[in-house]
Amino acid sequence: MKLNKEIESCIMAWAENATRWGLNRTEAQIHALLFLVETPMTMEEIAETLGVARSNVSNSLKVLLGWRIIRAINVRGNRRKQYVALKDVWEMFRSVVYEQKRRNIDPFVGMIKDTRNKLEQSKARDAMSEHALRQIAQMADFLDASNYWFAQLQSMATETIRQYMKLGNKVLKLTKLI
Amino acid sequence: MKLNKEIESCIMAWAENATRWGLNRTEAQIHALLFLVETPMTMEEIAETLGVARSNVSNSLKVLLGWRIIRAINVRGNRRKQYVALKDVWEMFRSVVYEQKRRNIDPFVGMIKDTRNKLEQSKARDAMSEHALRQIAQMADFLDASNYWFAQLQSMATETIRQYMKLGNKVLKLTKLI
DNA sequence: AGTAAATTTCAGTTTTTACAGAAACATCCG
DNA sequence: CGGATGTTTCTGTAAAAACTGAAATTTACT
Repeated sequence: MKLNKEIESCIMAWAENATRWGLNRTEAQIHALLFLVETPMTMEEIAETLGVARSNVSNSLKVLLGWRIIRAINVRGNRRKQYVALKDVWEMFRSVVYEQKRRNIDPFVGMIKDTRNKLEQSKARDAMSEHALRQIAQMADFLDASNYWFAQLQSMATETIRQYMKLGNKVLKLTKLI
Repeated sequence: MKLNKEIESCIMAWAENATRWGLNRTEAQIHALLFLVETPMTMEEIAETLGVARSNVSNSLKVLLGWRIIRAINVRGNRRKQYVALKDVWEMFRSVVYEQKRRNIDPFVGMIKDTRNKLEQSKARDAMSEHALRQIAQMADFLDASNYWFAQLQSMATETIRQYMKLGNKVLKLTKLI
């Protein structure tokens, strides 16, 4: 697919930024491309447009599917799958948060809980263990709060999230009204 | 510093998880150590406790200072600096969010704004550019909302943030009351 | 089932990142 | 001003990640 210059340079700039979000260069480029372009694209079109190997595109698409920010479309009477990005940034946001929680928070919570148990059951009742336990407990509480928040976010409609984000400090006054 | 077995294994497990948060192994280990331990530690103590090179500790401390999740203490009459971690997870959370915004969101916003301008001023009024522009504009709006949210978060007291996170879906009912 | 197209997996190469140890630099004491 | 202690920077090496091109596998149509 022939891209005009502005879009091409946007994709490159986007990709450079997105590497900081845990995607590698190719993954980020593909996502930017699919997000900006209107029509679904096949793997081959993507590879050709970006000038990277098919195998690279294949693996990258799998990663992006894993993040739930692109979708595959099966066209009847055509073996080639087509790919589209989620076009709504708020939906995208929800997907990314969901996956971040699943991959990064959940295992961390597990580890923290285990450690807490081990420390609580340990015979060693020295100052160091006591302090570590307090710290771990604090972290566990924080993670509980975060998990509750994540769950809420998943169930909230886009418009609600938007209002929620605008709310900020006003929450103080509001909670008094409940 | 001699650590007991539970704490040592916790540090290692913690570090393994924290690499997913953008710290490398050593940085994550140092942070876990300082977070769990009560007393401030010198660079040398840290290096020795974790069994890594001083140079490595030096660089890692700089990174952690950059994230504002540890602090250096100058002890009078002693050349050696000591290091402590932020002990309150909510404060830590604020720091990390602040730095994430500064490093990742802000440059991204700049790039998106530039691209938006370029696309709007471009002569090419084809379907592709139109669609890309809509997508970019959408992203720009989203980033505006996020930035507002970040700013709010920085100004909120810990207890307020906690309430805010618990609020979730109830925001719908509440905003009607404003 | 046969087969051509589409996709994935694999092996090897390049690039990037993490780290150790040494050298250079800075600081504070007498 | 030495000189000892403490810290950072630099250089080389090891480890990890990204990527290509080819081979193997899957898919869906005849």
